[in-house]
Amino acid sequence: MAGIKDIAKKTGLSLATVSRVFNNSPLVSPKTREKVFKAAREMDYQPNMMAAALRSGKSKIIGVIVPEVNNPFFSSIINGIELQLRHFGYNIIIAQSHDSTEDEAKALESFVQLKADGILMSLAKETTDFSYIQSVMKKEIPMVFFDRVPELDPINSVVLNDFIGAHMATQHLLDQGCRNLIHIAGDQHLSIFKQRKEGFLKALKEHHLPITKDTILELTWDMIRDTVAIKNLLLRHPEVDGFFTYGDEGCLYLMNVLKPLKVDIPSQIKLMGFGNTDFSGLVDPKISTVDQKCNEMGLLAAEMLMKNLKRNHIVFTQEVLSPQLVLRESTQEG
Amino acid sequence: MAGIKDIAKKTGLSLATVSRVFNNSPLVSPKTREKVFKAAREMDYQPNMMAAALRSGKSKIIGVIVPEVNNPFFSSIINGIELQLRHFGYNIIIAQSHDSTEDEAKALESFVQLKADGILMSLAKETTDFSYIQSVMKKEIPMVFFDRVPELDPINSVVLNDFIGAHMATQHLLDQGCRNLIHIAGDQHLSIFKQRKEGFLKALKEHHLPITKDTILELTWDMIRDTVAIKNLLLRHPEVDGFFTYGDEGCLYLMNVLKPLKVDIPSQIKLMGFGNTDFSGLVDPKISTVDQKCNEMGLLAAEMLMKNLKRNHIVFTQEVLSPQLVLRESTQEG
DNA sequence: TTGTACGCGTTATCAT
DNA sequence: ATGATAACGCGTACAA
Repeated sequence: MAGIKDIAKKTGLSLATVSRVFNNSPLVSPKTREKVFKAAREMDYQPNMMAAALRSGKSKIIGVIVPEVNNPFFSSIINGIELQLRHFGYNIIIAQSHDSTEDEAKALESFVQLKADGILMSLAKETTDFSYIQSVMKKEIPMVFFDRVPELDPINSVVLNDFIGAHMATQHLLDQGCRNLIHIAGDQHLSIFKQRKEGFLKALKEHHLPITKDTILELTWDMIRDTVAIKNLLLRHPEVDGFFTYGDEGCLYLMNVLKPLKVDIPSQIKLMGFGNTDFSGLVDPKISTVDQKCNEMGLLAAEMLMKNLKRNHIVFTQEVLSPQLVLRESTQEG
Repeated sequence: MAGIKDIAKKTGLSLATVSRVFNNSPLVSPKTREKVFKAAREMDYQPNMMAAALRSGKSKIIGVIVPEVNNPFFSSIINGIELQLRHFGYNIIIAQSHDSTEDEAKALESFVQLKADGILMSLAKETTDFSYIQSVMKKEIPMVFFDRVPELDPINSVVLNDFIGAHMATQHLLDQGCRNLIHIAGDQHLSIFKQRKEGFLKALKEHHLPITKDTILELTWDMIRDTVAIKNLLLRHPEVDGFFTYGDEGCLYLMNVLKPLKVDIPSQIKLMGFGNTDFSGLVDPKISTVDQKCNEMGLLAAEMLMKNLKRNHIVFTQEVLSPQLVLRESTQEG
């Protein structure tokens, strides 16, 4: 493999000059520059980033950790990140935590060893101890968290305002005439799901609507058990006229549970999801939901990281995105 | 940042010995080994992979190129790849081609510059000129292609037998009593979609069923135009009793087009998709489809690459996976 | 079993 | 505008 040494030999120039050419240094005459480029083309020269990284301390690598790449929300975010960072000449390396703190720590460690210039991550569900993360931050490696962020003080983060989103969703159901709502809650270990529940409850309280132990429900994802549970719930409370679920998957699942019970959506019961997952607009009835702006989130997180990479000191920013309602058939008649 | 030099100083050993410890060389006594590990822990030593890579020529980095990460099929494959490779201590770096040959070539180039130990990729739709790829293969970098593979002779590849899959799907529709089938075809630039069409046609021919210019249809994805087209088609051919679509998305889309036309699925018209996308089992009616084994594909591709990495010469293997029918409501009554 | 010394391909600091 | 040379942190042949 040809290196700058070979080019130097071929052109009769020194290593330093050749190196300067590839680093766009202004201190080279156009003639020599051309001469070097020509030789490089002829010899099919490819710079060795490993060597450059070792010498300069900049690897041009950004590490990204997500719970699962195989999850539309995260893959959309990765899409945004890849787009933005590759545009600036960075390579992105991906690791999955599978919601395990151990895997997360291992991935973080390998990023450190790879001398990643920066790290973007969304926490594993399990993670409650942030010491690994803090030790990485101490090494002055810029980090930006998205969606699932640790409770640390000086931090870079991009999150959705889940509370407001849930509140807007619930308010919409109320506007549509619902008065007896149920919330299907997500895993309460994650603050995003907690906030969605809180936003829901807030809206109910503002309207002085009763909140009972049946108001909040968690799915078991055992179709038979859930069907029985929902059926019993509706027998006890035939007045129920709407559900707000923590996510679109849960909403679609609920639709399937409701199907054999022969309730009409939206005339008898209205359904509201969260996430604006791609299938939500394709199923029947089309699901009303809350858009979480995953593309924007990825782009913003990448941008925030870039800002930190450009300076020599780290600046901390917290960005909170506003969700947006996407109203479709499951909450609106006609 | 502490390096082996610091550890050598602290322990009074030489650089070489310390290095040997971290490379699991058998030529170190257990006592010194422990002494080194202890010091490493105390100093929070992290090996510098860039330096190791430069010296050894092995970067422990695998490049992966897919058209879009934000596509359930590819993200599932990436999931499999990440799982497998990280397990062997490799880092995977991701690039998207967005089906552009130019982006693909750029990504490939940056992998070469990063000295990636191996490359896994699925071709961009556009790509017809394989010279970039061949020049990479000449550099003796192991490459494995999956799903969308170039027509080159000695090659590593993992693909699904789309032809057989389509044939099986069509046969199933015929078994269910269909005699007037339509195929909604995918982009014929891609061999996978071509093969699905061919498999469909083969099955029709085997049953001596007529093939007209209406037998194959392409979607415009303009809901209004497609609705009109399908409606006219059904008026001209009221005998149509089934559709086989190139993919699940197309199938779901078709279901939406069919909805206002008030045809019952599956009693009047049966629908068969391809892909076993996660939503296919969640919509109403649940879509019968063909599983493409994306997880297996990712795992196998990664495994094939690993085999090539373990030897010092490249071995070429072509693996063809057999698809599997997933029968659900859209083709079966009751 | 351990140590010495050189080189991997590049960038950075001087000097010219 | 260009050249000579020392690092960057690690791996390994060779010597001890």
